[in-house]
Amino acid sequence: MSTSPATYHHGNLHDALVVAGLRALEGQEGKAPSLRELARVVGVSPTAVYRHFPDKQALDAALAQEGLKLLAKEQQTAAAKAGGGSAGFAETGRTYVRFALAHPALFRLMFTQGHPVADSDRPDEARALLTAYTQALASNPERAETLALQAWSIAHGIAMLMLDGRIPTDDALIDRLLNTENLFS
Amino acid sequence: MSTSPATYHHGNLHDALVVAGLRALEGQEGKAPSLRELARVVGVSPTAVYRHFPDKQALDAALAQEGLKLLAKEQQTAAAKAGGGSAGFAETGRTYVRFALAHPALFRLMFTQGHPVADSDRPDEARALLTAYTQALASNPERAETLALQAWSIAHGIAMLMLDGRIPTDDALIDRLLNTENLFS
DNA sequence: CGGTTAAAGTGAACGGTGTAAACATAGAGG
DNA sequence: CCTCTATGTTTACACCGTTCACTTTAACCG
Repeated sequence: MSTSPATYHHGNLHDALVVAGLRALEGQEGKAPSLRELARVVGVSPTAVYRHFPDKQALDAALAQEGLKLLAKEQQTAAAKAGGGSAGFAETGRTYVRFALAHPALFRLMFTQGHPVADSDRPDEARALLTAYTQALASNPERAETLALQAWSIAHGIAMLMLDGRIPTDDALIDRLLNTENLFS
Repeated sequence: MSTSPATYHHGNLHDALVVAGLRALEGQEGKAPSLRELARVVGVSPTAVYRHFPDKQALDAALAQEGLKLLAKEQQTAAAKAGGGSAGFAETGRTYVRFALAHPALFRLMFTQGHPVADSDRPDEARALLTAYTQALASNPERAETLALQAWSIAHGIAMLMLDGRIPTDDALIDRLLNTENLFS
């Protein structure tokens, strides 16, 4: 986010709303912020929002996109710190789940909201990172795609089940579940 | 569900609401039915609902529980038809994902709503089936638990990503992703 | 059989939501 | 300086979940 406070009150409401939205999503668990609440926080009337977003859903989409950027960044630094390669790839998955647990409401929003992603426009950075790693690690392109989707599914499943309280949010458990070498004993 | 229409209008509103709720969840995509809408369908005032459920959330919980029962039943018959064993276990996973795609709103509700499951009261039938299969297939109990959670995570991840439009809802893709033998080429 | 009582349903109301329509205001450009 | 357009505001509507006070109904029991 540019976070340019420049002229603020009269100025860039758009960014102010996104910032307020991200802040609110970090707040009390689970509850997604309402359009009116965000307008209140920013100090503006509810309908003013519609000058910058056609929908509540559009605002949510902006927040989700911001979340994806944030996730990709965390994954990249974590993978780099692990030295790349298969160790880096593994770190990517751990970071994915940890991100979900650290920002539950934002993570939910990133996937709950309408499915405009994976469309003609370029894929988000997180997904690009995923395909890059799998293509480097797999023997052939088709295996790479399968591996990518499988890895994504496992991480996403763990994240969701933990967020929904179906699985204890144990940090060691994350590692144990992500370690898929010889899945069958 | 007992579905006893017995005295109906004056009679068991409780079950009538659950039935209406399940029907509504099968209706137009994604949208969860509102309490008022369900009351309208059943032909009763909105506040009458509160004689049978303390909360909207309690109604949702009842619907979710019904959904879990339904899923468990489908999994059991599918596994039995496959002859049990590891083939039956695999069928369990496929059925899980297919169920999610066939009843998206219900499936979402089953997990979105508060996390009262996995508590002191006996686990739901679907989960019992999962642990039964994994304990029979794994070499030792700890491996069994890990296997159970991993299998669950993969299936759940696939289901969620497909529901959210992140992954094409291809039937062949489900099988490809669930086939985790030699995950790493 | 009849009367009491508790369960079950009603209506109005409150605060919340997203959104539309008509109106106001400021600030930039000619 | 005046105008026009971008950006706000006010009011209003239809929905939502929930509360409260009230009425009806049916069941139980003397």
